[in-house]
Amino acid sequence: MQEQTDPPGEPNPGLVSTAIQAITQHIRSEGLAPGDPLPSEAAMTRQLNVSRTVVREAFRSLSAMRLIDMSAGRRATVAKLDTGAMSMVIEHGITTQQISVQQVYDVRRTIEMRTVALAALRRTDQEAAAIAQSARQMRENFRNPEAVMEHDIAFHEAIAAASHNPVFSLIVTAFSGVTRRTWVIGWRTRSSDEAQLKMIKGHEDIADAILKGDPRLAAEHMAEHFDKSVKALIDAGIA
Amino acid sequence: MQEQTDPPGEPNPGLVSTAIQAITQHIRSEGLAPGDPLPSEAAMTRQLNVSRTVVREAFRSLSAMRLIDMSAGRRATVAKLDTGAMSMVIEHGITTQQISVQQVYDVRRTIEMRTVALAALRRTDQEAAAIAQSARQMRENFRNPEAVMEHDIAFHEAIAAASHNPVFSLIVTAFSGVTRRTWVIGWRTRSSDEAQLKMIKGHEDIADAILKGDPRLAAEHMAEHFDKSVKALIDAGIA
DNA sequence: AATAACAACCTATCATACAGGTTTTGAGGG
DNA sequence: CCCTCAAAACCTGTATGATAGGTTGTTATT
Repeated sequence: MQEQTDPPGEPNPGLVSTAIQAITQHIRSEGLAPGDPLPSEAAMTRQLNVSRTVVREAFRSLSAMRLIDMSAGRRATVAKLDTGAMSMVIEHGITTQQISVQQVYDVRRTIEMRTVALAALRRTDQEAAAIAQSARQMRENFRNPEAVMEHDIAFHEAIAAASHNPVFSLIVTAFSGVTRRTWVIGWRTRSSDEAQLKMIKGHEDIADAILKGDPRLAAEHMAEHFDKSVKALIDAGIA
Repeated sequence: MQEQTDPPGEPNPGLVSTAIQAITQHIRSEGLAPGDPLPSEAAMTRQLNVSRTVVREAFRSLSAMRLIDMSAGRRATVAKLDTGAMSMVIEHGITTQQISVQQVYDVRRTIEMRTVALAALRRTDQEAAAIAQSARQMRENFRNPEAVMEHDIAFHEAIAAASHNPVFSLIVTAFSGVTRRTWVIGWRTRSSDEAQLKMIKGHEDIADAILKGDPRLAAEHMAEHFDKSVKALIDAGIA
């Protein structure tokens, strides 16, 4: 097998890349939606005239990016929008010191100034309640930093969701991993109960502004929140 | 081989996922920088006590996300920050209709309002020149839409680069693919030469503001540019 | 008609083989 | 002693075949 060469346009992008393109192309041309099944590996093998090894590596790559879902016995399916790949890129940038935590916070500030304003304008009552509840749970679990952090993250993701723009959600969620790695540092610099409660109060102010539907006020509180967070990180010596 | 089971904590996330984690973990723990070599597939095979197939699929997955570089004969190396994976996620969202072009433009507007302001503050003279040159080339190739588009994209990426925050660059570049698919539509709605030249003038205004180091003016021109672009897309019926 | 065993299909993983690249090494010549 | 260059060692890319185990639809039994 494998005598019939592809049209000799490009020299060698590798068979796997070709297969990946073929699969994404298939999704596009068939107009597949999340949940729809893809061809089996065997079918793809025949169609592309390559070994199953190549097809498998292609599927696996798409699965790693969370563009498709795979599981044993079942055919692969088109995946719902997921932040998996983006998170890994950001994490990679951080661990290889190509980007700094502060740079990530700069971007977060830019984006969340917007999501919070949009949330104030577009939130449903249910979304406003979810946001407020995350803030409340931060206060309730006040003695458990781990829990405060998770509710903090959920708070920001809930705001992004209330912006009703999934691209914002995608980006904000992609940054959550970085937050998980640095959050405690910021928390520790707020050494007194008072300072910590003030930070939680900041979240409640944001939630209130969203509930009131006041985008300007919400953005103001968010800006303040980020300025303090960044300051905390800098004080702690995070580059 | 393969009798010695992993500590039976998790049931079965799949050997490949485990391998992927092992590799990223290796990068982290060894403090590898871009260009540094990773262990060979054979070495990884021994270390993880799995077949080469599994290790290969893990490497290939990371390569698809552009976290590592692979090429025949050479060992894989840690990759420089690249937008590959992010682009694919966005594209996937668009083709599966989970996000709309307009939503992407909303995010772009938010981000580029910021990058342009930062560029005005932080740009080097060389960066200002590169931005101005892209604008100039848009005008010079005015009769060739394809060329105008590429210079337009380069213009925005140059501004992101001049913000001196690679995360912004990453995101802006990730959106370029979407731009390539919709740009022409916007261009066509500017039916007269006059309207098209006005759009190019908008870019020159932005470049000037950056050169002058005026972040407020730069952001204003950028906002105007995006408002017109979005309007053009909506006029053309892009949801 | 409900259900349980089964067949067909599919993915997960392993082992092996061979065809090219790339790097290392070492022998021979200057 | 150093340079050169070709063989050797190592590495990735792809193909093939085999087995285990999960999923699903079908059929035979009750």
